[in-house]
Amino acid sequence: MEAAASRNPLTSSGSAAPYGIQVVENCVDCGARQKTLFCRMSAETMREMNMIRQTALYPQGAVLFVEGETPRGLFILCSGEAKLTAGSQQGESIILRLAESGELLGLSSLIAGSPYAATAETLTPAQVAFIPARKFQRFLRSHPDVALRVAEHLSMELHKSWEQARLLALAPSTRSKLAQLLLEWAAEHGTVDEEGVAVPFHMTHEEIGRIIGASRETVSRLLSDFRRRRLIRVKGGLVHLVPEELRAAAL
Amino acid sequence: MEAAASRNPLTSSGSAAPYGIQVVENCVDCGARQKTLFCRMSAETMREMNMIRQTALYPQGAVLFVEGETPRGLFILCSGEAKLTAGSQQGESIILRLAESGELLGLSSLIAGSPYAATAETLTPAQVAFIPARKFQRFLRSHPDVALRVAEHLSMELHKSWEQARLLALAPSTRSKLAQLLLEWAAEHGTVDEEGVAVPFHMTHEEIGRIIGASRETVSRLLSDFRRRRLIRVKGGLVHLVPEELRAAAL
DNA sequence: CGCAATCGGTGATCGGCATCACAGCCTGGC
DNA sequence: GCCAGGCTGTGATGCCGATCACCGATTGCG
Repeated sequence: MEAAASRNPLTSSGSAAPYGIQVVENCVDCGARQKTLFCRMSAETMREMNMIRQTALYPQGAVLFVEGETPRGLFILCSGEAKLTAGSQQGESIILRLAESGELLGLSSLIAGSPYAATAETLTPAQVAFIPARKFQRFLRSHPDVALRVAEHLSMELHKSWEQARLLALAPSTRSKLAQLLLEWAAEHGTVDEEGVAVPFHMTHEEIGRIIGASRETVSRLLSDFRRRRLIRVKGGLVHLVPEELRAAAL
Repeated sequence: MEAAASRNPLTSSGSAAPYGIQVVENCVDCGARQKTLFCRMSAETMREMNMIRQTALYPQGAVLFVEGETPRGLFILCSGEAKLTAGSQQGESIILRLAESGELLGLSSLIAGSPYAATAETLTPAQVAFIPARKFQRFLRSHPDVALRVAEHLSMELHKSWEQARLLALAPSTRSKLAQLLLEWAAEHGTVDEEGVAVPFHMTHEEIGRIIGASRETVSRLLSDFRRRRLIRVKGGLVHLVPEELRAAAL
């Protein structure tokens, strides 16, 4: 996966899209604009930002930046998903946050002027816009409204971080943490169907373990148990569940 | 401790200071100005802020705001310490962050326009400046440079939050978490003396447990153990330790 | 002063979860 | 088609830390 970072990613030059993702040519008519704080700006400001950004496509598993690096710039996840991880010297790591399309990566390090505090890696093929540090800082200084958007985005990140801490520290058991994680995903990405809520599910048990602070085996066992107790049903890349049932059963 | 919140706190009107704390009359010559991001602003901006803030003194254990409330305004901890806690329905709670003089409380909720995500309570008698939400928002809009300071402060908070998550999730044992917490305090607040580093130490074992996610008994036992093994020495409100020794002994 | 409340220390017990170990599975690549 | 490598399921074992149960020490307050 380190190899992917050094590989020069293809630019979105309008030709055939590799990795089978949808290419967004222009920030102004980006579908993620509505959802993300950063993109709710005046058309004028958007156009200017369009000038200083450059877009690239990355495969799954590409490393955008590594913990400890001095910030090179701001990454905007136009499409796809990514994870932010922090590691210990012993080689273990935790997943601090999952980021979705429209989110900004590396923002806080750039603002604080400190090294990246986490490593960013794509979980799916992804289109990523990049703004070099210098240009971003100039952009920021000349557009006061952007600074406010930045503050809003940071607030959102902070809240998510606290939610995460709450999940980890306050849950009475690993079983409960896993259930809450599933419920959270269901609330955010689930689609309602005839048998409850369907949630896309493409992470490995190992990765889930590193989100909730549990071992791979424990995640396996708990999911088996949930399945046995009919709290969840797994089909293809989807998990089906009934939120109330799961919540009730898993404290 | 709820009583303290409703009790009308004395204003810093220049008379005798209650609770034995030092009163800072004016933000412009506040000692904390240098240390805190928020206060590094032009004299002009500072004066304006001085106009819209109001200062109050609180005793130890006073609750500034409660998780779930809609934000009333921004709190600035001029002197003293405070803790931010998040609770579960079952009545348990964790300490998300310790705040010191110069820090801002409630900032992210105010920016995001969402309810306070945590409860703020003073750990010592404290002087606290308050800026009502409305006035703060107006102030923010009319002073673009302040928005940047706000973003910087939020970045700092985010980094601390991640550090905390790292501490909680990556440490191999509770022993290690406690050791790291002590080392962190030593690095931030310690003063070097003949027998190593002296760290002020006024939290109860219960509270320490709620920072590192451990029970009161375990904290007691571990501290006893550290003492037996001569890794720390407790005298009055101080802990003496030699960072290298503790680090080496506690993995 | 004396009582109550909080804090700190320690033993005993017990269960949840990490760890080790290994065996089926799927997927992609040659 | 077949092998390799990553993912998943599950058993056995053992340990760390939560919990319960006390008691002594300290603090604060009437």
